[in-house]
Order: sequence, then structure tokens, then C-alpha cells
Amino acid sequence: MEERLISKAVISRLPVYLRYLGELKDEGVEKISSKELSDLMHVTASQIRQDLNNFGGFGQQGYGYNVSNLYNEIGRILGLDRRYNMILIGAGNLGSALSGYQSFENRGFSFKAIFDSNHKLVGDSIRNIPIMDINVMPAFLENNKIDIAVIAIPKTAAVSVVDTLVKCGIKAIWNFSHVDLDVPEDVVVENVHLSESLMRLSYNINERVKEGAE
Amino acid sequence: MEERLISKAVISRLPVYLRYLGELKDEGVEKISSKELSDLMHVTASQIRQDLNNFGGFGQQGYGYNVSNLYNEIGRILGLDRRYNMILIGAGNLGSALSGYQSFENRGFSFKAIFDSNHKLVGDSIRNIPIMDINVMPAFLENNKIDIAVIAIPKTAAVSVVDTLVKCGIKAIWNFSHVDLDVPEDVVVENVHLSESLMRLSYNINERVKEGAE
DNA sequence: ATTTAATTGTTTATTTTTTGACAGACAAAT
DNA sequence: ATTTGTCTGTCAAAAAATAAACAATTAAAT
Repeated sequence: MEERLISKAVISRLPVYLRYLGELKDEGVEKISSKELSDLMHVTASQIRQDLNNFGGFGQQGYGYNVSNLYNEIGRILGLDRRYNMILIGAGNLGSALSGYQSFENRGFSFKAIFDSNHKLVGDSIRNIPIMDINVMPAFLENNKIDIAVIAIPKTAAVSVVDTLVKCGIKAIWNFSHVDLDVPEDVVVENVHLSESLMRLSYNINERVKEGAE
Repeated sequence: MEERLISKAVISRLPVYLRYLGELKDEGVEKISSKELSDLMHVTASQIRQDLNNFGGFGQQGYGYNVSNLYNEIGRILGLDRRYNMILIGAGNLGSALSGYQSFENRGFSFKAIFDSNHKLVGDSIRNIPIMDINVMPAFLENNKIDIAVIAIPKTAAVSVVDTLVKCGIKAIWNFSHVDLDVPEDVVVENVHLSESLMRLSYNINERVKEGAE
């Protein structure tokens, strides 16, 4: 089958396009050209056109792109035209923060349960999502169709929890622990390594200083 | 001056090298070759050598790299050989989570104050970091040398707060709000766009399914 | 001491990504 | 209806990133 793989760089730009298009839509803008969008986003028009044409011709020559239509198309490409059931592992500060994001829920990403090993937390709930003992997680997964597991626990605990998750058949992991997870090929992992982000910032702070000193 | 710009891709890999080297160091490993490290990290040895040689020759032919030494060198390159004073804007769930990360503090990143517009929170403190009124932020910045401002508030509020921060002379921003900040050239911004990360995951979930169906 | 194997730093080749260019298609104006 | 200007989709070129190759150097073995 003729279907080249889309590069990670392209995929990473799709949510950005979506964000800008969403803002335009909210402002009531009906159409936009790749040139206008490129000025807004500070990327080249060529890149926008080429990125989009990986997935189909959504524009019209002499006209441009219909904002609302393109917004929907990109959403569909990103898989935002369905719902996702999630569980959260770790009821700490980060987990609480994540479970509270209304924007995730609005996009169709819905937490169904929170698991923690701290018995003081078990039985409580955060925003109506029950906190359960980590030991009942396998049983829960058997009785509920869960699409995504969110890992918000220290790396020491993460590795073994992920092993369990994989054994239970989880196919997607959003990983906030500072470790590269070793999972089978059919399990997708998206990492959010905050400390790496912070280090990039500190690199750039000092790089900027050096430049200034030249 | 002869000093080509290091690409973002290279810089993004440095924290990963650091993480693996840190683990090796903790395990008491003294030396490692680019080949061994490449097996561990699932990247090519060539890339490791080329990345490192952007900054200098840290290895020795026929021997490899001294783990501890390389760890220190990369830390130095990333700017981890100094301390950073930070302020946090937004005492919500995410802000609380960020202020609680001991690993940031351990690396030299230290929160000095938290600012919020919610008067119910002002006067309180999180982990001994005082929560102050957002209005006193300019005065605080005049009296305290702050290196990094962490933005953990909704995008609607973020834009104007960032304007104020820039006016107060802040040169580095760690941005968790879902908006691209418009700042002068001499201000560095590192974005953590969680929703974009989640969308990449959902894209990959569905892509994986399609592959399987082929 | 000499040889052999290992391993870096760097050059060269390959691949991927990005940018530029332009023909064809459309919209709007006259 | 015809012309003019706009804008896409795609092809080609350029640039950047990655991987491979290899000479130079060192460590270890004999």
C-alpha cells in the first residue's frame, strides 16, 4: 500500500495549526490563505501547504482555505473526532493538575479513575473521579475500556506500573515520569519530560548571555 | 567569531544523554563508549559522537568517555553549574505541582515567590514559598534578581502578565499556557504545551490502529 | 616492544526536511 | 466574456540532519 509515513515534525505542527485556526474561527474569520497564516504563525507558507497536502488538498486555488473546514479536518487527522477514556496513575500534585484540566475533557479526553498506592488517598475523589488502590487497577482495566494511561508517579514506581499496564492490554501511555519506558511495539508512548524542557531553557539562557558578550 | 549555532535537535538530546549518564554514574560505571551508549539509548553511535563534538572532544580514542566527566561537561553545557531564581505565576494545581518538584531544586532551580490574583490564596504559602498578590510582582522583581518566570495561568491572563514581566526585565520564561508568547528577541521562552502533546498521542493511537488494519 | 583490537574525532555520503518556484485553477473586476 | 490577480498543489532545489566510513590514536594483549 502506498502510504508514506508522516514525519514527527509534521505531526507536531498540526496541533499548532489547529490552535491558530481555532482562534481564527472564534474571531469569525471564514477563509485564510497559506500566506496569511504563515505571517501569523511565523512559518513559511510553503511549509503550511506541504504539511497539509500530506493529508489531502483542503484548499482551493484562488481562494485559500476555509477556516472552519480546515479546523475540522486537522482535528480529524489528529484523532479528535472521538472520545478517549483515560486513567491517571498518581494522585499527587501533578496528577491533580492534569485531572483538573477542563480543556482535555472538552476535547474528549476523559479521566475515568485515579490510582494511587497511598492508602490515605484511596477512597477520596478528585473532581468526582474516584481514587482507587493501585492493586485494583488490573481488575478495573478488565471491566472498563481504557484508551490511555497517564503516568504521574516517580520513575522508580513507573517502570513496574507500566509493565502491569502493558500486561493488562493498555496501548497508549502519556508519560510524565523521568524515564524512557520500555514497551512493546504496539504500545504508543508520548513523553512529557519537564526537566528536559527546563534544561533547554537554561541552555538558552546562557547561550543568550554568551551571544551578548561576543 | 567562528561559532556556528547548535541545532535545537542537538540541544534536546543533551538532557537525555545527561539522564543516561547520571544513571550510569549512580551504578558506578566509570567509562562508556559511544557504541555502548548508543545500544542503551537506541540511537546511533555516530550521532552521539557528533553531538558531543559540537562542544569539544570529551572522549579518548581507544578508551571511550569517562562517565563522570562527561556527565559534568554536559551539565556545564546545559548551564546546570549555576543556580536559577524563579518565580511562579499561578498558584493553581499545575503551579503547586511545579513548586513541589524536589528535582528542580536539586538541580539549582529555586522558586522564590508565587504570584496569584486570587486573594484567598495570597498570604498563604506552598512549601514555604510565599504566595503574593500579582500586583506586587513588579516591586518584587525590582528587589530580587529573578532569572526565570514560570507561567502557570490560563492563556487569557498570560499575555498581559508576560507583558508586565518583560517590562520588568525578565529574560527567560517557562510557559505552560496554551499560547505562543510574543516577546522581544532577547527574552527566551520555553513552551510546555500539554494539549499538543496529548494530540500527538491521539494521532499516534489512531495511526497505529490504521497500520494494523492494513 | 610489537601487534591487535577498540574507539574517538572528523570527513564524506545519504537521507530528510525545508524552502523556492511555477503551472494550473479559481475569483473578482471590468 | 475577458482579463487580471490570487492562491493552491506539486515539483525541483537547497539546506539541514543523520548515518556511514575511516584515519589517527590509545589500550591491552602477547
